[in-house]
Amino acid sequence: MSSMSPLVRSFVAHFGEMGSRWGINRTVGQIYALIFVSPAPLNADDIAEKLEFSRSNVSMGLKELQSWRLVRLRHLPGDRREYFEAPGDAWEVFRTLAEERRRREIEPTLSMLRNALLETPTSDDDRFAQERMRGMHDLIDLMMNWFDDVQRLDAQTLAKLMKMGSKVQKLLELAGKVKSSGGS
Amino acid sequence: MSSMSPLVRSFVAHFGEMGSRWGINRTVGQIYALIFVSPAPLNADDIAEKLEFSRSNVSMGLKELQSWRLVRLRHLPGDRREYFEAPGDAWEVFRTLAEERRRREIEPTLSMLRNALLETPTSDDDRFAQERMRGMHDLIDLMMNWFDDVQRLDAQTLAKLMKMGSKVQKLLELAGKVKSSGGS
DNA sequence: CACAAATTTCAGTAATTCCTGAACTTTCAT
DNA sequence: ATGAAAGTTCAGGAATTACTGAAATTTGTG
Repeated sequence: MSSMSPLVRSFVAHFGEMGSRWGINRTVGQIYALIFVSPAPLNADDIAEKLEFSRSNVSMGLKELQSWRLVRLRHLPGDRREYFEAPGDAWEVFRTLAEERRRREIEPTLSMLRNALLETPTSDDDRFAQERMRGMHDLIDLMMNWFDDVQRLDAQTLAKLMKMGSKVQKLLELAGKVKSSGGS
Repeated sequence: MSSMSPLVRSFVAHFGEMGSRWGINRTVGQIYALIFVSPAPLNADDIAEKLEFSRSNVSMGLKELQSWRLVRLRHLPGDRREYFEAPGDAWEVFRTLAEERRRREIEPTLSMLRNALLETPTSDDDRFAQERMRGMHDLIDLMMNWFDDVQRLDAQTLAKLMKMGSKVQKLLELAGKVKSSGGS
């Protein structure tokens, strides 16, 4: 801990806090933050020392981060310890996180909703409940399909699209016009 | 609990589980789920009875849900108890959730990052760390601006856009051509 | 205003989650 | 093959978070 600069320390601390608001726990958040801002891969002892966690806690945290694919295992030549680094491209990190959350949270929810929608409701209350669930299911489904599509776009197009923001509306109107007047 | 149909019971249970993966706790998740699928507003006693939670736990849960704006207080004529209902439009729920998460998680993170970026780095390691933070800051910032813009679109345009999915790419190319060949 | 119903607060306990050290397993250099 | 270094597992204690019942407060009505 003493070997971290104030800059890194505050970043790490913030991710600790945030981690616990989110499913991930405080120490895992801190471990990730530390790896993320480190210029060179770190091994478990480096991390345990810098963050003053027990070696076993670090081991568990790294397992968790690997399961989220937020951290990557590397071997340095002439050193048999395991080193860890985090992908630095924020877009990639975001995508990974989105994929994992989808797998762990969205898919089970969709599947529960689909099952519920297959049931034949036996009361007005159940009929109502099913309609609410349908609304939720359809929105999630739409958003996931959209997300699949968007993920296929290259970063450049995506960035362009995002920078356009609400101007897409104009573009859509324009497209409508072009189409109806015979453009391909 | 016995007064919930199997359909509702499984929905409520699922939200309990999910709630705990996410920052929200199990009981709060269940309370929300129950209100969400109920055709009529519920009062705290209804909820306590159906979910078999203590009255005080329900009171706290409702406070939390109100702070997230996921649940709305209503008064029924001739009854002085407080009744709660949940907006049924899934889009609206999504937007509310996004706004609250932004306020609670994203903004503090952005502000921490901005502070960090104002510091003058005193070592190569800090310089590196700052670059990583800049990447993260810029992505979050871009996404938030985009989100602001998109929120301004009407639901119809938004739905159109999402259904188009990756076809926007084509549209963008097209727009590029139109522009460069003198279109408005 | 008084009182009863409704709601909230809160201190204490229950439950859960986190973290550690010690024991165990694996890996690899000799 | 052996042993030492690296990594993992896990039982139990520490810390945190959740939940309850009782007491206090607020609200609305006669």
